[in-house]
This record gives sequence, C-alpha cells and structure tokens, in this order.
Amino acid sequence: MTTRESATKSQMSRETLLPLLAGHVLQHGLASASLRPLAKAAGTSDRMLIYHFGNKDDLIRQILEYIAGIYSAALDASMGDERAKTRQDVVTRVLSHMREPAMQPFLALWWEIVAGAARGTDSHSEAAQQMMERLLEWLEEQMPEDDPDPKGGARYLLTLTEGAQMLGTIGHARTAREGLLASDLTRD
Amino acid sequence: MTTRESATKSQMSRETLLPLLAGHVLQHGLASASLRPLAKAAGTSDRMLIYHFGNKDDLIRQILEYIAGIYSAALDASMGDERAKTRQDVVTRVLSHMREPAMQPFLALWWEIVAGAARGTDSHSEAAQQMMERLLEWLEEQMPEDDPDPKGGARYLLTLTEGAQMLGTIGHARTAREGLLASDLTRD
DNA sequence: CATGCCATGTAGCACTTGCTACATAATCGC
DNA sequence: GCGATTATGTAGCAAGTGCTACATGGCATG
Repeated sequence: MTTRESATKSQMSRETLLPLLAGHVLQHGLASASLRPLAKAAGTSDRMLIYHFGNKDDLIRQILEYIAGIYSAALDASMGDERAKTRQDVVTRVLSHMREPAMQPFLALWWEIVAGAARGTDSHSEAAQQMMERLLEWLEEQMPEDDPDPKGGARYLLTLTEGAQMLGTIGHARTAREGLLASDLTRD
Repeated sequence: MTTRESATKSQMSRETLLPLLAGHVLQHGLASASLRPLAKAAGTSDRMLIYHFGNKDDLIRQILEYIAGIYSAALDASMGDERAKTRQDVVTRVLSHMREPAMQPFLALWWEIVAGAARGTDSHSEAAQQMMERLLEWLEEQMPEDDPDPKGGARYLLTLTEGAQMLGTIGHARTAREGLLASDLTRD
C-alpha cells in the first residue's frame, strides 16, 4: 500500500505530515530542510520521516510536489473577475500578484528550486516545470480577449515578468521597472 | 596588515588562493562549498582558510567578489567588434554568449546567488548586484547606434533575456523562444 | 487468545560542519 | 644572532547530517 486513500487507522500519514512539512519549507527554504528540523515542525521524528517517505530525496520530492499544488491553487484563487484589457494590464496584474505578502514564501523558494534545477537535481526540475506550466496557463487565461496572439503573448509576458521578478529579488527592481517602461507594452 | 600588495614572503596568500577557490565554487557550486573541500581544491587546509579569511562568511564573500571580477573580464573579452544593428541582434548575441560552454559555470552559480539574495544573504546580494550592473553596462554598449532609447532599451533587453535564461535553465527553453518570437523585437 | 503487522520511541553510527587550541617551523627587524 | 611575528601542521570539539538497529506498544485478523 504505497498510496492509499483510507487513512482510518493512522494519525500520522503522509497526508497529515505534508502540509506541515510544506509550511516549514516555505518559511525556511530548502537549504535548511534537514530531517530533524522538518520532523520537529511536523511534530514527529526524523525516524518517522524516513519511515513514511523512504529517504530524504523522496521526502523533498513529495514536499515540492505538494507545494506546487498549493501554488496552483493560489493561482486559481487569484483569478481576476474581469479580463485584462491590454498586455500592460496583464503585466501589472502579475507583478502586483507576486508582490502580495502571501506570495513571498513561494518567491524565495522559487529561486532555490531554480538553482537546484540548474545543478541537475531532478526533483527540483520537475517542480519548477510544473509550476511554470501552471503559471503559463494562468497567464494565457489572463490575456486580453482581443489579443492577436494570446499563446505567444503569454509566453512573452512570462519571460518578461520572470526577468523582472529576478531583478526585483536581487534589489534591481528599478532596473526592471525602467525596462518595462522601454518595452512596447507602454507604447500608446 | 590586512590587505597588503607586497607578497614577497608568503607562498599562500589570499591572492594565490582565490583563483583556485573560485574555480572550485564555479565548478561545484555554493551548496558544496564547505571549508575542507575548498581547502583541498586550493591545496591547503581548512585551518589556513580561516586563518587567511577570518571566517566562512568572509571567505565566501571574497570568493564571490573575485568571481564577479572574472565575470566582468569575461564580458569585456566577448565585446563584439562591430555594433549590433537591431535590438533583436543584441538579444541573439546575449543569448548565444550565455550558451557558450565557458559561461555554463557562471550560469549555474548565478541562480544559487539569486537564491541566496532572496533569503537575505548580504554577500550574495552584493555579488548579484555587482554582476547585474556590469551586465547592464555591457548591454548598453551593445545597443544599436541608432536606438532611440539605449538606456531603457538595455534594461528592457536585460529583463527579457534574464527571463529567457531562467526558463532555459528549468527546461522551458522552448517557452522562452516562443515568447521572444511574440515580442516586438521580431516585428519587421 | 495468539499471531503478525503497523507505528513509534530510543540509541546510536559514521560522517561532515565551522572553528579552535596548541605547538612549531620559517622569516623578518634589529 | 635574537626576539618577535607570520605561517603552518596536528588534534580535536560540539553540533548537525542521513540513516539504521532494536525493541515495543497497539491493533486487526486468524
């Protein structure tokens, strides 16, 4: 029984643990996600984490998967009611969405995931791709109704906003802002 | 004598060590940059690294500073002879420059630095800002001669190419490519 | 009631981490 | 040449790492 829904007997299943573990990773990052701190955050022991998840790699993989799920839900929740009018509107929405306090933990974690992917860590790559694909879908749905190329446009805006996000992270928000002003988006 | 130029007596100064340390960090990343492996790579001991650099934080700070210097030199070296004709040209140059094998270690390290900056590590933020500023200068010099707004344009292209870079890193190079195709850059 | 499995606690192991104490060789100013 | 500073080796420490061995309670099924 590797993955079963009926959790009638156990109080501490993967399903119970994962939210707590995810919370800890979101708050403190992957760098300090070692067994004992994680266990403490989830109210259990390193012993039990290995018991439930096999080894640390699989633990992290499943936590990241779970977090990707949360992220996806967060995107769904913040779906704007009315469509954006222009691409500029979309960019503004994305950036202000990412500036929300609730999104900060995801942002900080995001770059750790990217760094892991850059070094070839499979679990990180998988999570990264999953999250980007989801964000891309979300962006496509946000595109203006009259956009001549919603698919391409969404990819364009994704590239642009992710670049801006990175610049903001390293304290170059101003550079990103000026860059966006010089893009075609602000041409009237 | 914290920082002296005359290194007549010592065979193993900071200056001798730094290139070797930087090489190790570029190859293996910050995550595995602990004292003993670093010392081994530089042909010395953890004991001497602390002796020369004070503590690990300062060690990393100085290594990153040194690497930022190398990066800057690498940018200088790859300065194109003739100016680019269009912004599209500039993007192509930047991306192909970053695709060179010699740049790969910088790229992988880059995301670790960004991740560190996102978590508030000062030394990482400093290195990141330094490298981005340098890249921005380089980009400004690459802008087409007849560009209506070279400064803003450079910032725009920086944002765009960094986004593309990230997408490439996590295996979404295709998304970035399609995004660039949908930008104004490819409009004739 | 017996048997066996699931869940968990307690200890511990071998290894790595940053850093320090202590001794000693080399070298420099005098 | 001598005393002081500089550079280096050897050992080690306390904490943290992933993971394992062993025992043991509880529960369900025979």
